[in-house]
Amino acid sequence: MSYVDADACRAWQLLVKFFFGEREYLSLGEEFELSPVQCHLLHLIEPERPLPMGRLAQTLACDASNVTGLVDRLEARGLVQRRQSPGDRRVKVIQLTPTGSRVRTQLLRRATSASRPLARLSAAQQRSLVKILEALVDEPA
Amino acid sequence: MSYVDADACRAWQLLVKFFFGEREYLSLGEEFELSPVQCHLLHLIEPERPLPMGRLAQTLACDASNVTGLVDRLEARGLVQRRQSPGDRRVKVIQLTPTGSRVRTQLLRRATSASRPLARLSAAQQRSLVKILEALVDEPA
DNA sequence: TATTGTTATACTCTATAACTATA
DNA sequence: TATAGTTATAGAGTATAACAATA
Repeated sequence: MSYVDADACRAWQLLVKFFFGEREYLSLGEEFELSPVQCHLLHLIEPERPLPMGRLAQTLACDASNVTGLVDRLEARGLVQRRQSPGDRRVKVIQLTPTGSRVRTQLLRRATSASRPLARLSAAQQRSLVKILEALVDEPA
Repeated sequence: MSYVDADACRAWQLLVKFFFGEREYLSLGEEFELSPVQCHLLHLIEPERPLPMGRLAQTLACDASNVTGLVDRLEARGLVQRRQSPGDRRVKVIQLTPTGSRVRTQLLRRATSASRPLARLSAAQQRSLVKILEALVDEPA
């Protein structure tokens, strides 16, 4: 590890710690009995904006067969629905059910609620963090 | 989502995206055929500083039985070793093998190497990010 | 009795390969 | 032929409960 990487290295370890340690991320969906990936999938589907399964596989960076199982379980619980895409009958789009939409809102609220670290950051720190993360994930506001 | 949470919410979604999307985190251990959790476990054990299994379970925020399996697989690959703790014979401490230590160094280097987003941040941004993350994970420098 | 780690079991997550239906 | 999604299969990650060894 050369000296120039010191901050990047430390940032990396802190990011990993944030996600894996302290149950910060892992416990998020606990009260809804949702796994981390299930939470992420729900986050990806905005209400009124269904997504094709292939797109989900791409964003989740996993195999398509995997998405089948994920959607199976979420659908069985009434949180999402498969629908035929009108344009291409091979494609299935996934949309939130009303229940799924409600759960998604609660999840987002919980992720950033007062008892959680993100909410304990100052407003300036939050803005600063957003800015840096946008550069990080290459997604300009 | 009330207006006061907007930045925290956005930060949260960006953090999730950073980890789950773009294969940023998931692909880290790929060339070593290590899963994300295996990478994390290796990061936790510093060379010359073995850790008790119970401590690993605590930090990984998972059940002890899970650590047994994780260590089994890493040990089978010659990356870590179980050792009896001298003080308490119920306790087993996990230490890196020389190979494990080498792999750990390479992992950390890869996580922050030039081709990766963290290294593309400016020095000021990196320092700022570290500071915020320290507040986030409640770990003062 | 309480604690550390293991074993048995079950379910989810994940990938690869073979398959179906559509394009 | 190529693509979207499913099914079959196998291995890894996860938790709960029962257990052995030690404290």
